[in-house]
Amino acid sequence: SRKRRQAANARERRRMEGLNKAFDSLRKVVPSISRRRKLSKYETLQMALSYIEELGRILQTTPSEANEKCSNEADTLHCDRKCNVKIEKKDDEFLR
DNA sequence: TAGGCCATCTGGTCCT
DNA sequence: AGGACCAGATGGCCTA
Repeated sequence: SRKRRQAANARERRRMEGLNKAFDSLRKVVPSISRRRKLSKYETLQMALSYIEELGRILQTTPSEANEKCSNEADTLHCDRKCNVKIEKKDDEFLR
């Protein structure tokens, strides 16, 4: 019936709302420095993937190597920069 | 104005 | 049976 459909629609809306909240949480922990537009869902997943991969790479290194890699602020931004190359390029084009 | 991104509706399928 | 999950269709909004 129409009532049932409307209820199903409402549930679906709530479900998507939960999904989008999860995306927002992910956006917060994923590096996206100097970004004026929020990451799209696709970009968020790509960013999370490359970020996890990068962190995994750091874990493979010895503590001293990892420590040296992130010893100053410029270096800690290294991983973020790497992940953001494509999107920043897009934003730079936007600037011109 | 075309393309990208998104929210919503919808019907089908799977799970409880 | 009824809810959760999913993917296709559709229309709106924004930007290059």
